[in-house]
Amino acid sequence: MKSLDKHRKIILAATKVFAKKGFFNARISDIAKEAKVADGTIYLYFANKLDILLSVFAQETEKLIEEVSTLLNAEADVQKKLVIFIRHHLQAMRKNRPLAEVIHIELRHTSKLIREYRTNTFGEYLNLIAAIISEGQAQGVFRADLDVQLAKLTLFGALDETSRIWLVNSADLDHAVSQLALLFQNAFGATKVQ
Amino acid sequence: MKSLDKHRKIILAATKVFAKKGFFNARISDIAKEAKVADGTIYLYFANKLDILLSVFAQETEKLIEEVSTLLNAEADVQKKLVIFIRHHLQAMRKNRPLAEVIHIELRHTSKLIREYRTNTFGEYLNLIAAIISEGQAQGVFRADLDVQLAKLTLFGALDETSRIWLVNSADLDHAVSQLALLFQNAFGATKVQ
DNA sequence: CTCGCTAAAATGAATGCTCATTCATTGATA
DNA sequence: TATCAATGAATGAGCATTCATTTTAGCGAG
Repeated sequence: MKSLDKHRKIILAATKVFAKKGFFNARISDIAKEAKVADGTIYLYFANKLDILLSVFAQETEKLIEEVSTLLNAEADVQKKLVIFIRHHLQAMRKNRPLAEVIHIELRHTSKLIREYRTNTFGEYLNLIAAIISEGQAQGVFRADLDVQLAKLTLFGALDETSRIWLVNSADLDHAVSQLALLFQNAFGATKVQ
Repeated sequence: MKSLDKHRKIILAATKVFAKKGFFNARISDIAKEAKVADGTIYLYFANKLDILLSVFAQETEKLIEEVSTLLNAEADVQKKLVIFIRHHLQAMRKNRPLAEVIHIELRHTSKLIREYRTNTFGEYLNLIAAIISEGQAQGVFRADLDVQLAKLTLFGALDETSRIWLVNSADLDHAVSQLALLFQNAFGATKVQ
């Protein structure tokens, strides 16, 4: 039987290889080698090269959503939720550099394709941010005149750029979290944080 | 004589083609066709495909730097400088969508290469932001406890993500500028903006 | 002004290499 | 023994780059 295990092994290998070489420079044979299977075997589990990339995303993004949702649901304070999201994203990108590279690079490159192919799991992830902001507004903790969609993009962009630079130049996570938290609590907040 | 004009024509064509298809999916023959020259002609002006991409960047980034520097130098108020940078970046990305796509997509893909190849013109562009923040701190307008490097990335990330989404879904520029200005004035500012 | 000559620029078909994908064969399992 | 997974060599399409040939431009002599 086609094993789930092998499916996962290929995804894991692909994540590594895509991160290292980028989608277009990655060879199927590289992935096969990394996964310790034959080239042809990959085509028993995936339709083609792009399908592998999309599977890597879908799976990893779902994991991100699950993890951070759990953390967010366990917290009532909306300011703290903001910090939790920031920390979790940066931490996840740092913990899984290959994934981070794939998100940074390939999310861009293939976002059009992804948009067309499947319902956009990544959009769901971004909407977790929107939910936090809306909740804060409802409670009067965040300013009412924020455009939630723009604010959401702003925060994600900031996190993404910050984590992108880290891939080159590893820095202090806690420092970054507290700086970003400070910035966005003041950016979003109805009152000033010192 | 090899004409400067033709050099520019090829860069212009390449910008369009890269934007539409991405670096790896762009064919030299596509660029040649768009520029109305023969495939071989391109190799009289550029060493290879990557060299074309790098030239596109270098040229366009320099233009960005020049334009915004002029605007910034004409303004004394540091809060207004912040707004000027925000507006100019978004405006530039909107005005020149092909360039914007190239920056969004290819900056990521090839940033490693770029870092190695030439002195990083793009870093210079980012440092314009850093300069604004530092100036604001020196004047007591921005909080002294900001990490300038992180703040710089945060703002650029926000701008980049915002403009990226626009490529798909065109929205109101002034609205975005005022929202981002509000967010970052409060994020950076020593006192709250209402 | 115009012909001949030269050198540089432009051309685009041909080359040759790089892979994604396929599929005939082999191996494993029950 | 039958079925299904796995293999990896072979295929063939795609495309960056080259280069033999053609075109253009500049210039001096008649």
